[in-house]
Order: sequence, then C-alpha cells, then structure tokens
Amino acid sequence: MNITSDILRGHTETIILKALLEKDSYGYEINKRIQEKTDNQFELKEATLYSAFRRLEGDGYISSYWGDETTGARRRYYKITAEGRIFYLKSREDWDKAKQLIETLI
Amino acid sequence: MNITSDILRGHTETIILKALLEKDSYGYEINKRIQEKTDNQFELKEATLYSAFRRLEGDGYISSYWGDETTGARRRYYKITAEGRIFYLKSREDWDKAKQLIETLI
DNA sequence: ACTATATACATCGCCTGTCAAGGTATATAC
DNA sequence: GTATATACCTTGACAGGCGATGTATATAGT
Repeated sequence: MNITSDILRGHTETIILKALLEKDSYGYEINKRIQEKTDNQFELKEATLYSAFRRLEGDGYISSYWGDETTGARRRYYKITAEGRIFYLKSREDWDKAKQLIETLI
Repeated sequence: MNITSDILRGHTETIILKALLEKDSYGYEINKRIQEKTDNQFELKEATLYSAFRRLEGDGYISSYWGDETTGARRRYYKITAEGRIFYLKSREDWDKAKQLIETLI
C-alpha cells in the first residue's frame, strides 16, 4: 500500500474530469499538468490513465476526437460531457463527505 | 464507485489501528464504534473488517487473544503492536500528504 | 415452544481499479 | 545512428472490498 495506489484509488476519474473542465485535452498533456501541479509528487500511470479514459467514455462522461496535428505524434483529445460535469460535481461532494468521515476515524 | 469502496479503500487498516490505539477491542465493537462516530454514515463490511484483521496480524501490526466471556458469543480481541503504532503514524502522514495532493487536483 | 433479533466470528469467490511490462509511431538533438 | 521526448495502446496479474453464506450464543416477545 503506497500513496500512489490505494489512497488515491477512486480519484483518478475525478482528477481527469477536473482537468477536462478547464479545457479539452489529451492523455499525455493531462498527465504532465498533474505532475506540474503536484511538483512531481504524483503522476497517473499510463495504463491507469488510459483505462480510466475508456471507462469515462463508456459511461458517457467524456467524448473523444482526434487532433489535427500535421506533425508529431497524433493526439486523441477528450471533452467532458454534460453528464460528466454532473458526475464531477457529485464526485466532489462525495470527496468532501468522505474526507470528513476519514478525518473522524483516523 | 461509492463512499464505502474505492474512496475508503486503503483507509480500512488505518481506521482499525486508530480504534485499537484507544484500547484493545474486537471486530463487532470496533465496527459499532465506527458507526456511532459517523452517525451511521459509514460501516466496515464484515468481510472487509475480518480480512483486514488477517492482514494486519500477518504484518505484525496487531496481535490477538480470545476474551474470557463466560456468557454470550466469544470475542477475539486485538491489540496494536509497537510496529502497528509506527505504521499508524506513517499512514496518518501519508493521508495528510495524499489529502493535499487530492485537493490540488480535484 | 417458536421466532425474531442482537451479538460475534469466519470464509469463499467475484468484481474492479491499478500498474508493470510490453508494443507502436513521429520528431528532434547530439 | 541513437538517444530522448512526445503520444497512444493492450494484456495479464494483483490486491482490497464485499455480497453471500455459514456457525454459535443469548434475549425478548408471542
């Protein structure tokens, strides 16, 4: 059990949705921004990131489209949907509640 | 994904150790106290609780002994070990750090 | 006597998110 | 020509949570 697995587990989707609230983005960029924001204390592992994208898209919380780069590697951009915004807000509330519970118990 | 699974995942052991810091106790009582402390907003599922006991004892963070009840169901009491106290403090620190990271990202 | 409920412990097997390992392709810098 | 950065993706194993199920003792109500 380490800081990047069990304790963070369950927040991956919320973290991604939060990033997409700011602007459409793609996997690599989202992860880079997460690392910058946390002074390299945290990163999403690629397999975790991409499996979360699949889940979120399957649930209708994000949609995707290919970027129109004419150079460099192709990018798959993601956009948060209306349902995704609702789910994000719900997840934020869950977090606030869970945080209080945990603080009470540990 | 709800408050009793992914977000709480990884806190089960810390919650149990915290309860045992106060006094030796047994599964049923620990769970009851958790429910009371959280106004019935949270409980550990029995399977989760007992599998955590196995893990914690296997890791040397708790030890167990049978109570001397002469009536009613038998109770297996648990006691936190010196290693358990250290692990608890480490887990608390991990939580404080993880909490900051999550707040930054969601 | 029977039934329900509370107390108390325990195991089995499934589910799901994480992630190590591996793979593909393009572009730049030395 | 080879290392590094950018960018995406899949497979399979692992581990914790938990529904379902089982056991046993004691009490309260009918």
